[in-house]
Amino acid sequence: MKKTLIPEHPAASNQVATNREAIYLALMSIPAGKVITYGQLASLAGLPGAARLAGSVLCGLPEKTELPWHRVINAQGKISLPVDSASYKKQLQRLKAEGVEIKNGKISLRIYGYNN
DNA sequence: GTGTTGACTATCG
DNA sequence: ACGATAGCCAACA
Repeated sequence: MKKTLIPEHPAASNQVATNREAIYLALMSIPAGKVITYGQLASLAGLPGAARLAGSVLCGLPEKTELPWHRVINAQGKISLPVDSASYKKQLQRLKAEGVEIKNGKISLRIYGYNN
């Protein structure tokens, strides 16, 4: 039973239309200067194991979104985007601006990782 | 309802 | 440390 729920109908029920919305909420809870992996983000959204879902959601975000999508990186501590893409550079610079140190394109999850 | 796809992750060589 | 493989979940056609 798939039957995609109506995307525009959040006020009528406390339940999110799709899990994609849960990702948005989880993303908003990430403080500046910290980073989170896709897996943790999904878990935080109540979708353990759906790391790919988190990625798909961020991929669909508009460029002018307010969400701090740049704080999301992969488990390897790296930006999961093609290095030559504009989004990659943008994410890299935003992270630096928030005080996140990036060594050789890698971020220390041990230090900047968001746990909660 | 079935099959394909993806800003992923853990394991193995 | 790095590349290849298999496993996973949800959205979309």
